[in-house]
Amino acid sequence: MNQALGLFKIFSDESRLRVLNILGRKELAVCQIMGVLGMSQPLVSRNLFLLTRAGFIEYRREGKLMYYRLKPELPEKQRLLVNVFVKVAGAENIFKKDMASLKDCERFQKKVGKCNMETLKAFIEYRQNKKSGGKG
Amino acid sequence: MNQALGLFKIFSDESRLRVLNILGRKELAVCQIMGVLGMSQPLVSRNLFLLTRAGFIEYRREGKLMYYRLKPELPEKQRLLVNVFVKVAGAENIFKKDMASLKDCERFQKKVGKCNMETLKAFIEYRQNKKSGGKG
DNA sequence: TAAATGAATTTAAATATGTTTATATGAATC
DNA sequence: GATTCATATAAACATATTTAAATTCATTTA
Repeated sequence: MNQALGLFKIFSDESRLRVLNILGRKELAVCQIMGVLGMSQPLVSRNLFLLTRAGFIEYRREGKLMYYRLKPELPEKQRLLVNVFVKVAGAENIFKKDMASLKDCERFQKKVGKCNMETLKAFIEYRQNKKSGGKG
Repeated sequence: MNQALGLFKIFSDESRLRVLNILGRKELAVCQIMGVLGMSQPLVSRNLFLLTRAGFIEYRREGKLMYYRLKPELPEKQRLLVNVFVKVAGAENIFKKDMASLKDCERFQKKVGKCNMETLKAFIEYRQNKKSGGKG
């Protein structure tokens, strides 16, 4: 498979686009991504792997957590594609919603003072309650 | 499915990219596309349909032939994506080869003076002989 | 070093997509 | 108007991709 096709394929899946979208805003640990996007851990891990292999993101370990972020110095082709992604998809609802969830999640974590699986699970529950019962 | 994802999916298939690539150079009839790319008729038609539906190309009928071309006035998002495609994939071998085939096909048709299925079939044979027997 | 935690990987199932084969449509020609 | 030619569409098939579940791996901490 040629490189260009491989790069385009990266963008042809919604889960991956959502991961890329929130990583565009800030560095995040796997468990945070799970929490914000409501995705299973293997799904998040797989998409992170594909995004890494394709040259869009990088990671570092901090204790038990793996933090991922957009590469600050993206290769030319990747940079062009990310720019187009922002322009073409940036305004769409699902991505805006995820951004809002990300902010929610940050606030929640700040309040709790932790970033671990337990906290994230609590956040997911908290969010579900908000949805079904709360007023926003 | 959101629009952006739909547009990216258009670019996630090699057959479609190849069709788009040669249409970027000039207007072509279905049978010409078949000849140049060596694809089956239903496959070409299907990809033309998808590219049309996604807003990248348009068509007109001329007698029995259907001519397709890049929309001269592409919608903004489509335009951005086509630009990126050119920058990201333009230099890759398969697309350059197809461009060369397109020129071959044009020369062949000019010599024969016709653009119909028979001519195109002859071109395909001619090209196969060139491949197996000729010296380039 | 054993237990616990977070993440990666493997596997298998479900789903989606691409491709071919067969058939239908629509225009031109006889 | 029957036939032929170019293209479109439908159905069937093959392949690839996504996804969740289970497992494994690596690191930390007790």
